[in-house]
Parts: sequence; C-alpha cells; structure tokens
Amino acid sequence: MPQPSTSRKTLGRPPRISREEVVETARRIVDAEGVDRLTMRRLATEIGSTPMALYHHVRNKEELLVLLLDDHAARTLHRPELPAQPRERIIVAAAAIHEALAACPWIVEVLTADDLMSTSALWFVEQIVDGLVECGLPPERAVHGYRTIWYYTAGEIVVRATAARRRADDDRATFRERVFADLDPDELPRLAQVADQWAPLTAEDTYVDGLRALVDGLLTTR
Amino acid sequence: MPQPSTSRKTLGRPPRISREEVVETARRIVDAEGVDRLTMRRLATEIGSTPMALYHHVRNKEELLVLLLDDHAARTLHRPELPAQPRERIIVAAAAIHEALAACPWIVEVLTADDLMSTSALWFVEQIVDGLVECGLPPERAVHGYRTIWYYTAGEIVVRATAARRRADDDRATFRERVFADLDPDELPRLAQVADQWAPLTAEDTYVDGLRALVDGLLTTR
DNA sequence: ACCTGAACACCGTTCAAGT
DNA sequence: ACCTGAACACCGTTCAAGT
Repeated sequence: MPQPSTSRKTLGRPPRISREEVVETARRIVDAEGVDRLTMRRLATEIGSTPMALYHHVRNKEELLVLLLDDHAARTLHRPELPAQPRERIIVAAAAIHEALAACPWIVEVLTADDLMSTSALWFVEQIVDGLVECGLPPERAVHGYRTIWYYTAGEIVVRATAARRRADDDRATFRERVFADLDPDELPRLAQVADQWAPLTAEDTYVDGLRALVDGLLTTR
Repeated sequence: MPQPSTSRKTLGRPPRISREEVVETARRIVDAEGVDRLTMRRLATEIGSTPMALYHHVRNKEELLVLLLDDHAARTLHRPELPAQPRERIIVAAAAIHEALAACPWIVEVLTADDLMSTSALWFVEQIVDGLVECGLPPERAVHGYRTIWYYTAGEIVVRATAARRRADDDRATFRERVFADLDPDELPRLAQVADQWAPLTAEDTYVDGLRALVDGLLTTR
C-alpha cells in the first residue's frame, strides 16, 4: 500500500509531482469550471501524469477535497481587527468565516464536515467561544453557542449555494411560483399574504441580521 | 422525448410500472442500504425492469430524490397540537420539521434545496411565519425570520449527518483529537480550556436550545 | 404509450509491473 | 520511492428499435 508522501529523507526515485502541485492544480480546475469537473482523471491529465500517480500524494478524492478547503481557508481567512466589545467580536469572527466560505460555493461538498473545518479557522472559533464566555456564558454553554452559530452559518451557505446551483441549470424556480399560485389563502393565509414578496425577500442577504439575532438570543438569560 | 407519465386517458401499451412503484421501491432501497446505494440501475433490477423504463416515470435521478423527500415528508410530517402562545408555536412547528428530517439523514443530498422543501411542509412554514407576525414582527421580517430558522435547522441536520457518515467509515475523528492535542494554550486559551469536553459537548443534542435562543433573538427589538 | 438492448461517455480505485 | 498501463466494477443518460 503506497503511503501519502512522508517527509522522511529516503532514497529512491525522485518525485515528479508534489502534493502542493496536486492541490494547486485541483484548485485551478475548481475555480475555473466548478467542483463537478474535478475528477481524478481530469486532474491527472492537467498535471501531465496518470490518475494513479495522484494516489501517492493524497489518500483519495475525499482527502483531496478537504485539502482544498484547508488551502482556501489558509488563503482567504485573514484575521480582521477585532472590536473590544465581546459581543461584537463574536459577530465579526463569525462573519469573517462566513464571508470566506461563501466566496467558494463548491465548498458545500466538503464543508458539511463537522465543527472544526480547518486549522486556519481555529483562531476564529477561539474568538467566538471567548466572546461568549466574556459575555457571561459558562464554557460549556459557550461551546454549544459556538455550535449553534456554526449550524446557522453552514446552513446559510449550503442552502444558498444549492439554490443557486439549481437556478443555474433547471427550471425549479418555477416550482415555487406554482406553489404560491396554488396556495389556498384560507388554509395558509400568511403565506398567501407574503406570496409575491417571497422571491425578493429570499434573495436578500440577511446573514448578519440573523447572526445578531442568534447571538442576542444566546446571551439572553432565560 | 418521453414525457413523465401524464394522467391523460390515452390509449397505447398499458403501463407495467407506475411512478408510485418507482418511488416506493426507491424508498425501500434507501431505508435499507442508504442513499449511496440507490442507482437507477439497481432500482431497475429491484423493480424487475430496465434503467430506461424509469425515465418514463421520473425525469432523472434528481427528480427522483425530490420525490423521495416529498414522500418522506408526507409520510412523517404529522401536524402536532399547537400551543396557543405564538412563540411556543414557532418552536413546536420548527422542531417538528427538524424531527422529521433528522430521521432520514440521507436527506442531506436533497434537502439543501431551498426554503420550501415540500408542499407537505407548507403548513409548518405558515405556523412559523404566522407565529412571528403574531409576536409583532412585520411580515417581511417574519419571512426573514423563517429563513433564519430554516438555515439553522438545515445546517444542524447537514452538519450532523455528514459528521456521522464520516465517523462511520474513517478515522477522521482522530483529526479532532490531534488538533486539540497540538493546541497552543497561549494562542488559543479558550479552546485549550474546553479541549477535553469538546467531544461530549458536541455529541449533545442542543437543537431546541439553539432554536429557542434564535427565536428569542429574532423577537427582541434591537 | 410504454418498454428494451445496446451503447456512449464517463467515474474512483486496485493490481501488478516497471524504473 | 515513485510512477505507469491495464483492468475492475461501476455510474447516469441517450438513441433507435420493438410491441
């Protein structure tokens, strides 16, 4: 079984391609043509090698995608000036993660990973957990609070990205129109009332508003 | 181009399989072996037919998955007794959607659709939007509020489902351990502090707590 | 109208061998 | 140690033909 290249100084055939080159080329393909077009075969041709050569540098395609996410995070997740007020710090840190991830919608496939997406994001997690503690939450509730924020953030990105992808390649947008057209205003009066505003309202970016509401709620002692 | 079976009374060769049979058999496969094992070919064999016969009843695999989600929703989304208090009504309706979806983790592939997943869910959406309006939000903010709740709910399901899937078939759980073990307590003091509680805290189901916080926050006038 | 068989244009990954 | 060629075991979908 071949080992994903270690950094041991061993002798043998000198490597022709590196893990970095693999990830970099994969990123180029994904940026240019979308994550669907990234296949091991395609990547191999692009890199001037064979599919199997790749398996010496990454364990499998899944690992490649995770590496791609890490790479993106390391590249775009710049630490912002943090406000002194802890509540604002939570907002800024979460919004920074959100912004970096929203910039690459293909992330959806990988993102839905777990709570700690990437080591580059740890600092942001620290800021959020610390902010929550500073605002008076016990550490355990701060961790739960962080997860709640993460669910909201990941959900926003995943839902929006998938909706955008759908809109791009089919007519499911009309599905919603049909639903609203067929609405029985007696049974579903509120939905009928907002029916024609639904599309524009949904298009609005309300991530930060929702985030503020969520943080307020988390910090309210009930 | 074959049309997905209409209900017009036309003459011709009598159908051997129905759309219902297709969806039902697909559901059996998914329930028994997971969504990964649902392929058009497998489904065709199971149903005693050929792959192409399926394309007379569903447009493509994507549509089949949507039908599967609708079917699941119609089957499991039973309308609960609603509390009179609007705030509680929001919680109960959202928790009902969450519960139904969390029961079938394969939904992840489809779920990440958009805000209106299924006609069976409309009644719940109505309850949530109405509850928010009753609590004093103007209709536009109620729609935004509903979407925020939806992001949180979808995110919770997607993240947990994917994490579970990962845990099942590889050792990425150890990734987190490694991260926490290598943590520099000077740079990331809070994370270091909660390091050994992270796993159990993360395993806890705090969906409803988070939901309550979110709703509180949405209803707080800022 | 509905179904079939064969084919198209792909996948990710493994195995055994080469350098 | 690193890379290659060929193969395995699949996919979703289209096309042209049959009943």
